[in-house]
Amino acid sequence: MDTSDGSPKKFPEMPKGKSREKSIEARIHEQYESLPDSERKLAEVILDFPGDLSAFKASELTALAGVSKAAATRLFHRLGFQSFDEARLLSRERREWGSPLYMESKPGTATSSGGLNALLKDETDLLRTSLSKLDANRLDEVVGHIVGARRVFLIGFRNSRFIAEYFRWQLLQFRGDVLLIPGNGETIGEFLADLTPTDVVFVVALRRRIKELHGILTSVRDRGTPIALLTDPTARRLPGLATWTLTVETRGAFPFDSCGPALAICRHLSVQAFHKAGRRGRAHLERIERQHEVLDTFN
Amino acid sequence: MDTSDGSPKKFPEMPKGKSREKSIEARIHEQYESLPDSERKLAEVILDFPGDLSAFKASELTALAGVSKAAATRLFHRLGFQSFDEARLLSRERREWGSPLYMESKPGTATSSGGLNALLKDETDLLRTSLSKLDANRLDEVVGHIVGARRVFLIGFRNSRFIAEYFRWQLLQFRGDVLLIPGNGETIGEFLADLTPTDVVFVVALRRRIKELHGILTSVRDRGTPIALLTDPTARRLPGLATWTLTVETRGAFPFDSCGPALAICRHLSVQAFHKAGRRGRAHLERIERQHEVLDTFN
DNA sequence: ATATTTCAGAAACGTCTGTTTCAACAACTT
DNA sequence: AAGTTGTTGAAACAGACGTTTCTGAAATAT
Repeated sequence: MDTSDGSPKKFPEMPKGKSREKSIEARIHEQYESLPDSERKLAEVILDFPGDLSAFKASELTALAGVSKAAATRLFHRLGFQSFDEARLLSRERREWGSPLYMESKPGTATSSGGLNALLKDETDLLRTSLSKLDANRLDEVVGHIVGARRVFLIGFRNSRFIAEYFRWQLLQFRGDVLLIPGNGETIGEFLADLTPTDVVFVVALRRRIKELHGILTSVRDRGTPIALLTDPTARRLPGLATWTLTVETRGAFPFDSCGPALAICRHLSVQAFHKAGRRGRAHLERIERQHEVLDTFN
Repeated sequence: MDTSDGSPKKFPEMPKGKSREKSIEARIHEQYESLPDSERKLAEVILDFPGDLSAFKASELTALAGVSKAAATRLFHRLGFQSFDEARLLSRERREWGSPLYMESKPGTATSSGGLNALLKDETDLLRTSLSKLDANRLDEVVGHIVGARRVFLIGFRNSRFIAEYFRWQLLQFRGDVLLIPGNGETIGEFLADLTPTDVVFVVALRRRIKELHGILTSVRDRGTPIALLTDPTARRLPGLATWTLTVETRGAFPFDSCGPALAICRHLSVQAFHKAGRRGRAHLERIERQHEVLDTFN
């Protein structure tokens, strides 16, 4: 609808197969010795900023280095690029080489080499992109409420249900009043009426959400209870209802989603909350541990 | 509006202390409901990108979303920015926090920066060591039985229970007769008596195993049913009873164990089994997908 | 039906970007 | 000393960028 011919639009270049190119850093190192003064100053600025050339404009770099813009053009020519923009695209491509998106599940290459390496890569990539997007402050607030709330309610359906169960299990290690709702055969309404602002609701809502979720969250919010939402980027209207939203990537290169990142966050929250719970929580844990030792005569 | 407030812009803004600003994603979530069509399309493109907004130009985003450039300007105004560039800078600033600069685990500052980097390292380390120890052939055999068995029984207690649940959920995507035992309030004995060698039993037994497990496995073996055991290195007598043993690491640097590796293996088994199930399994999945599409009118 | 409001995209617009040109300059070479 | 080579930033330049304006279309109200 924007171009006259109506057919495929001009996309910015997407990661193709050309990740074989030498990285910008590598190119700089190769020629570092022979670089003239001003270009070297520029190169150092680039190297000092780990990874992310693509986030800067050439003029920003030159300003940081205190050289003229002409120096930038010359440097990138010398490094083998036809323009600064070409370097920018390469840099971006590099960084998104772990991007879970636009990785169409090519049937042919999916299971190559036993698939275990691919799996490892997939999982770690998802973890990295997920964790790097998280905001530490938001996490801290959630942790605070998990420790301080009178009761912690966990909500999760389908896929997300068992993540909520895992989380509950972890939290129970050091605090009580952690409830997974709805329990078997219970309806959720009964709990909703009972909520107060001193509680906290933790909702796990990964892909394949049920449509009732929207109504549930609205109810919770109306009762004034803070909501922490653990979801993926495909959630659209839910985050607007939550007090804090923690987003993780779940779509990898495989037909089934990965829950690794979501669980990692739950683990992190558990650990942090455990620390923050302090002596009280520790006592709770030790009590349980001692019980276990008595019972676990052998495995 | 007022592009001219008199102050000349000199240096690109460097990360100061103002990480207090709301993130772009958060702003989008807040207003998502009230966004007009074209701006919403744009917002979705932004949300879908794992990478940074700062790596893109506004015109690239609009091209990806298939909207006019004007839509971008309008969107960013609506989100509370004075210009696209302002949003770009905020996004870049954000990125610095989760920077690839490895947070060396100094003993003193264990929880600095939220400890997210430490978590990432821990999880990926566990994954790598776990997966590297696995035997592809053994996995293949397990996959074969999961696909070919008349019924798949999943067993898991405590911690391991929810992993079994996850696995069940995945397997149900492409085959029926996947049973998690014991169900609520059921005793496991009833099922054991029913087992045949054409079934397969998949046991998840991570740390903190209950002592009844040994007896259960013995019974299963005596009935001639093949057993796949997913456990950790601390299991002592259990592997001797299993037909195949898959071992994963769970102990990391944190007080709570990680289930990431165990889940990764379950995912892998699911994917492989799905492939091996071939047309039959795919038809099953598509049938389910279609049902979902009917039900998921919105999320 | 008409009026009102909201929205989208095309086009005009000024600004800033990155490139190129050019003259000044320094460091060697002969 | 004059010539050669290489480097530098200012200035000129074309082009792309993001913003604004405007007109028509669509949705909603009256």
